[in-house]
Amino acid sequence: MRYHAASRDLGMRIATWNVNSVRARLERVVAWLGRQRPDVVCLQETKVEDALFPTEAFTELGYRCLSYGQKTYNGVAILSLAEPREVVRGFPGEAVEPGKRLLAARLAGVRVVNVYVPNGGEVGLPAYHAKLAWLEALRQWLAATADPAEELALCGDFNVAPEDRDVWDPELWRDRILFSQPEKQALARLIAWGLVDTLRLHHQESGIFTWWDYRAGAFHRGWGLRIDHVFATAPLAARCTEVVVDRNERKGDKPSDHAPVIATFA
DNA sequence: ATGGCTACTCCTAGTAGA
Repeated sequence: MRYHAASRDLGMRIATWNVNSVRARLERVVAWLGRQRPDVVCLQETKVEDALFPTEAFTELGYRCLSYGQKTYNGVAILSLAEPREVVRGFPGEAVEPGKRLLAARLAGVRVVNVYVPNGGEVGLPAYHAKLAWLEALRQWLAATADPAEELALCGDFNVAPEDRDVWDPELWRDRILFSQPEKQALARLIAWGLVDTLRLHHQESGIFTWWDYRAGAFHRGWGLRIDHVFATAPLAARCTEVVVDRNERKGDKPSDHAPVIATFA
C-alpha cells in the first residue's frame, strides 16, 4: 500500500485522446497540455513510427514520452509527468490484428493501459471478427497479467458505444459497427473482469459523446457517439472524483474527430 | 450519414477511419 502512497497523496488526472495523427495535431495537443496539464495522457492513432514521434515538443512541457507506433495507421503513446515504469508494448492480440494498439506502464503507482481497439470496418467483415477476437484477447491478457484489486486504468478508443444513451440515434445505429450486440457484449465481458466506467460514476444523462464524424456537420448537429473511455479497477474508481469530455477540442481549427476525456482521481 | 471530411502515402488517387 505504501507503494501507492505518492499517487494517492498527490492526486492524478488521466486523459485519453484519439488525436488522429499526433503530428497533424501537434499544435493543438501542445496548447491543450499547457492549459490542462493532466498527469497522464493516453494518445491513440498517432500514425507515426517511434523514431519520428515529436518527443521534444512534449519534453519541453515536462512530459516523458512513450511511443508504440507505426507509419500511417494506428499507433499509441503515453505522455506522463511521472517516470514510467514496467513499460509494455503490444500484447498477444497482435496475432489477430497486427497493428500497434496497446501500450502500458506504471505511472506514480497506477498501472495505465492505453488501447486503440480495431475499428472493425462493417459488421460481418473479417475486420469485424478480428475486432471481436482482439477484445477477447485483451480480456485474457488483462486476466493473466493484472489483478482487479490493484489500481489500474484501462483507457483509450474502444470503438464501441456501450449503451443506447451513448449514441445520438440508437435506432439508426442499432446492429451497426460500433454499436452491434457482439461488440457491446465483448466490451461488457472485458469490464466484467473488474472494471468501472468512470464517466458513469458521475454522469447518467444521454448525449455525452467523444466522437463526431467530420462529415455533414455532425458535431454541430449533435450526431456523436461515446466510444472513448476511462475504465478503472474498483480501488482506483473509488478515488475518481470527476470525469469530463473536453468538447472544446472538437471545435475550431483542424480538430481531431475525437474529443479528450479527462478523469480526476483524488 | 449510403459518406457529404481528414490524414496518410515512394503522393495529385486510393485507403482507412468510425
